[in-house]
Amino acid sequence: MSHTLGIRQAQKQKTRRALLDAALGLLEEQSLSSLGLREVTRAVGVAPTAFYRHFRSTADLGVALVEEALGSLHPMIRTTVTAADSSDERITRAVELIARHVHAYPAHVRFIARERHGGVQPVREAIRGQLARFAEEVKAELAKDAEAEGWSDDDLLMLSHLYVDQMLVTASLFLEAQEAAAGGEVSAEERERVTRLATRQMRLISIGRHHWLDH
Amino acid sequence: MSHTLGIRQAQKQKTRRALLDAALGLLEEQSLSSLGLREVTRAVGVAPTAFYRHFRSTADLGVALVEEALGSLHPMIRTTVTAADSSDERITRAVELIARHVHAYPAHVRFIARERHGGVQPVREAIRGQLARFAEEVKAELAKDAEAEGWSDDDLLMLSHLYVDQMLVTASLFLEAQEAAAGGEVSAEERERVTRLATRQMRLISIGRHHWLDH
DNA sequence: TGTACATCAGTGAACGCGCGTTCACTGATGTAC
DNA sequence: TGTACATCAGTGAACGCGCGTTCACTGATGTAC
Repeated sequence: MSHTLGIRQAQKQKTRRALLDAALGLLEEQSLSSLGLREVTRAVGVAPTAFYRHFRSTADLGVALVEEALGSLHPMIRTTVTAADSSDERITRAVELIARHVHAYPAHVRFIARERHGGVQPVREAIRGQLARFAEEVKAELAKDAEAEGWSDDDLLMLSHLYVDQMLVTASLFLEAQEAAAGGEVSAEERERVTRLATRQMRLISIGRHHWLDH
Repeated sequence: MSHTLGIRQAQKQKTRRALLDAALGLLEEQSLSSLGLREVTRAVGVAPTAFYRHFRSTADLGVALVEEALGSLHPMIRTTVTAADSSDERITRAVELIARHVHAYPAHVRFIARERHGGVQPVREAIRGQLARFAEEVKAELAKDAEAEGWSDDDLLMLSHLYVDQMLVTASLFLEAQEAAAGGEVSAEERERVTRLATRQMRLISIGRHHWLDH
């Protein structure tokens, strides 16, 4: 049974949500380091000073966005890597999952890609932390696989990072394809092209994994 | 015999260089989308209006920086991939080359990593264009290799993009290691750790490449 | 070589504007009795 | 249930400041003769 918030708390949460959503929208066309507090409050329709009731600064808001964008992704990552079926099916499913995620949350994906190496240190660090967690989780899943026999912890983590980075590259590709199709729907051919490219890259990495211990 | 510029042209080039260098310095701690024209001219010591004699806007300056940071890299990329010796030696040398490049031009590398997905569209596109050129060049080099026999053009380009993306990931890793060692020298262990990680990732990809046609 | 005019990189004042932050406030919600 | 007081999310005026851009300018450099 979930705790019901009082009216005051509920309203505060609503404003906070509106600030986060407005910021995410504004960040589609600029970086966090140029996002203004007044811009955000104007978009929401509250006084500039109301911002301080929720965040110390736009950097602080950025860190909250990182948690939102990546924090909820852990279960998905976990189940994607796990999957007991064949390697090729697993890859196909993973790529489709990424495509669907980018389609459902383009602003989140863009935000992470943009701020991963962006100009705001606390946000960069929050992203780095979350990605490191992803890599650890992927590693834990890989370790369960029979194929992991004979692999050192170090090598498993190396492979996990490769997979995580590749997921981000793939997400960026899908995002670019979506953006290029400005206004209209993403062309089916373009989407298919990216899917095929990403799938083959993942497959090549998996083949490298299969033969890793041979040399 | 190179054409000698007049005094006026030479002075103009000098100011332009100073603007580019000052901007690159300022961009170590912020994104291009928040870089101010007055900030740059202040750092150089010229009037704000002098900026317009060289660039239309900071975005325009950013595009010039992209050309500087990536334009001169083509010969290096080409020779790195070419190399006739064993695959392992080639990888070792490539990783070392990246490490040296990041050490020599950290600001350039940071700029590219930051603005590749940054908030300034023309700059993003300039970077994308240069990286696409890199991928085409890598593909051309790979095609010369005996191992490329039986590979489709499409698959070669897929692999090239994988290599180019991996180079950027590696460069970012070295940059982070350098930044973490704020002030002092990069610890030899940390540098070695990144080198080993990047080398093994490249090796795994190369192993995947060796066995690509088997499946 | 010398002169008269053209070019143009850099200047400095001025503009209107939006920024982040402060402060005392208001009035609805929450709490104690 | 009703009352009296406390809390606190959001307000609105005010501040000093730096921004990008315009404009007419200056004076060294370049060019034509």
